[in-house]
Amino acid sequence: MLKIFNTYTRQKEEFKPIEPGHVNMYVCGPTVYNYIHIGNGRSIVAFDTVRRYLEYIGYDVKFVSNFTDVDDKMIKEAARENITVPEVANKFIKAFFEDVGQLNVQKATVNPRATDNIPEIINFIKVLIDKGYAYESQGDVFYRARKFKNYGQLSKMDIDQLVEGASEHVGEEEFKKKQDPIDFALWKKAKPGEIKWDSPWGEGRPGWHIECSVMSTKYLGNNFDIHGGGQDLEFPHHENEIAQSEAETGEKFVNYWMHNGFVTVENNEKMSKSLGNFVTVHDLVKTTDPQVIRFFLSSTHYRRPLEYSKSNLQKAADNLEKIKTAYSNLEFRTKNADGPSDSAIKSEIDNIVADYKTAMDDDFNVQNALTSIFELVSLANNYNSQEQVNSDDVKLILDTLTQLAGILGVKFDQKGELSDDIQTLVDQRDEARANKDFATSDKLRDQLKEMGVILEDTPQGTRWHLDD
RNA sequence: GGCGGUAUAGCCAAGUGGUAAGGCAGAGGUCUGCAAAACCUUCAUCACCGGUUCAAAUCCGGUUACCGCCUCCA
Repeated sequence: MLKIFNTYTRQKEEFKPIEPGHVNMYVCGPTVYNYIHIGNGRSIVAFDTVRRYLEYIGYDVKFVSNFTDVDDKMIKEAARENITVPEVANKFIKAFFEDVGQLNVQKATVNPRATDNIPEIINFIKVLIDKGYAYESQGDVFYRARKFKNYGQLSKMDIDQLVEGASEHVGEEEFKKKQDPIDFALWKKAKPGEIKWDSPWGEGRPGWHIECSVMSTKYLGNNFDIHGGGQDLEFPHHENEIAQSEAETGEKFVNYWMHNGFVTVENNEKMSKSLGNFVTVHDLVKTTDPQVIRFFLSSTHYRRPLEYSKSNLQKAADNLEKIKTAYSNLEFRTKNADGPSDSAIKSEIDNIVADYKTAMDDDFNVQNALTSIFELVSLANNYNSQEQVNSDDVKLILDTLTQLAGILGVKFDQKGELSDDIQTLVDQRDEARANKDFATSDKLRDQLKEMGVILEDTPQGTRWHLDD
């Protein structure tokens, strides 16, 4: 039984989908004015793992994640580069797909863009105005937060405390336009020269929060199962989404709210664009195996903070290496696996898989799931040390490992064939070794190592793998 | 100031009442022509103080430290 920690109730709750066998989920995507950094990557990876696990246990998942492709930062970036806002968006959306592809993230069912949904957004705002939840003020439209009785429920914020806070930060001009400091913008009047769309309130563009309400309900219905995002979106973004959506539809918006923790740098400081202490995925993949980055981002429970550091990245690399080595070492036996089948293997694997599921069912406890994976690694290594192995057993172990680790985004690459030239060197070394000409064989091994091919001698023959 | 989170070995980290999972690193050993890989053994009393209990890392009260949100940010 899957349990999910619901931010709204601050409790782990049994997961019950609205429609049996189906899950509709929405995850807030990036504002595409820059490359994503590994903090963004973490959120994307965390929810990719959630999705993969849901699919693994049999759900058909509809996964929607948006691109915010118009806002102040987009406009600023366009001006800085002297290109248009859509050009900025296209550039970084392209980069986004490249980056998350490297991280082995599955494509969303739909990736809607705010600017492709302007008519829907305008209609949505109209309804809010009609219902008295929003008002126009000098070309802007604001949401009347205090009118929504549950405002603050998700983040457990007290509305009157917010007033104090808000009054200190909201700019003088905006403050004057608002009826209440906690009100937030649904539509922003265009300043001269800015990107704009026609609307009943004049030329302008949508506010940030409204797009997610519009696009999530458009693709997933008024009430859907899971909504995810970083903890920094809890307030005000998700709070505002609830207020907008529930006021518009009159229905409960989201059943389970999930929020991932931050990636931190030294001193547990949050990695963020505004602090400037970030590392982009785009840059990191130049020096670090993308699979290591994925594994690093996957291997801590999604709600916990994750410290980005060289040594933690290296640890992820070591752990991943151990899993992959076990896989490829056992795969090496496939060629000669005509021993008798061992019935104990199946039941041991069943136990490991059951433990793995228990772990993941507990709010996606990947640490315990990893423990199960390492048990499977141990099983693989121990089995591998037997003189004879059975092809069905080997296949079962490899397939199970592929499946369980795959949920965390681990891929086991197919090993190709060595080129003829290199294979000849390997054969020559084998011959030298057979003749106990160790001087020659070691020389050849060193030579191959320089070429990036590592040899290992086993009772079943010479095993090779490529140096990273 | 308000709200929320975290504190377990050198590091990452599981564990919500019965006497500390797992991984990395370290130490010792087995195997190996050597090496690699693997395997075996070994390595903590859980931030601090007080309380409840036969029994607490786990419950209650207090203290300290760090972090986040309240303003754009996954």
